Amino acid sequence: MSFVIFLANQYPDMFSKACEYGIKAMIYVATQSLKGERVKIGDIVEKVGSPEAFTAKILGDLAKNGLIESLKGPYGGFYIRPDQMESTRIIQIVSVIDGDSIFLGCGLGLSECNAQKPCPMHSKFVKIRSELKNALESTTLLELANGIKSGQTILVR
Amino acid sequence: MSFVIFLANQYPDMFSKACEYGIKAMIYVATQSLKGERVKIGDIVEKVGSPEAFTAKILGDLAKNGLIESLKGPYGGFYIRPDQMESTRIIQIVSVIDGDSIFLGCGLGLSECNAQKPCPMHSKFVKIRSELKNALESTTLLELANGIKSGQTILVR
DNA sequence: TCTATTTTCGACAATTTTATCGGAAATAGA
DNA sequence: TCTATTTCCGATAAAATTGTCGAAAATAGA
Ligand code: FES
Ligand code: FES
Repeated sequence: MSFVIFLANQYPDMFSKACEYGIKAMIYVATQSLKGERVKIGDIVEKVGSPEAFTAKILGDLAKNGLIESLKGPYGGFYIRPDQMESTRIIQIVSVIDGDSIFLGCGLGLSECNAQKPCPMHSKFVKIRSELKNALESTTLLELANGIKSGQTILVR
Repeated sequence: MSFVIFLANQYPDMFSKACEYGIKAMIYVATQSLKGERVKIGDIVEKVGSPEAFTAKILGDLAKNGLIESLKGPYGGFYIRPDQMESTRIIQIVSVIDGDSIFLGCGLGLSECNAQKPCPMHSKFVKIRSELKNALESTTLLELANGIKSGQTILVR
């Protein structure tokens, strides 16, 4: 008889929570911006299922990096311009929040990923990592927002 | 003029540190086990570049799950049997330490990855995730140990 | 049996990530 | 100018991961 003892870590996901929240918030704001509407943080977190103050911070960071507009005061909120929506790629959101070690760094944590002196997993990782990078680079915010608008995809479960 | 503000998280790698250390330690122990030698934790962490007590804990967990043998006392240490070395796949190490959310979970953190009601990134992720799973499933510890033995790959930089 | 060695294990500490709070700053409208 | 609204931002707290310490348990050999 044998069974597995479980003691797995809790947050070893593809992206950090901050990054998941950031991507989903951006997508929701994009859908509303397509209708010309600014959205308040309270509305965003309701649709995305994320903590309010934390999400506000993340959107603030994305605003500093020019990926989203914000306006204070009544009738204020977050907004993504049409040109921003078309030009921003998901990889930009990920880079701001999580950095680029997931596409550039060594999968086994060597200080540098180097094909001349590779880690044992290098040849297995290189292709997957570049496909991930390519996927994030090639998909625009507009594309994902359209998926939500048409009801093909969802932001919360 | 425009520049990027950096505030990226610090540990959003493919695997957790614990998992990186675990994989590298297993590979090193495997190379020595090929020579019929048991290795002490002090030797392991020297070759892997990981913190001693932390690495010992991780190896203890892997031992509980039957992926490695340990023996206390003089001439004791860690050892991987030939049958273990051939049968254990990297995915088993990852599953014990990090769980399986990286190959099974939704990339945007929805409570479940569901093709009927997918998140906006689902179609982009499904292929990459399954390739990662496949890569980790198909590579054996023995294969990676041989890479180290022949000097083609390294464990520390 | 005694000693030296080495893993095991619980407690604890440090660091990072996640999350909350409260008030300042900005804005729109009255 | 005053008020209400909303983002911004620093301080702080909570939780998770990473890392350390010390002593118990097991083992080999004298
Ligand atoms: S050296 Fe490790 S992934 Fe390239
Ligand atoms: S539902 Fe998000 S990856 Fe499948």
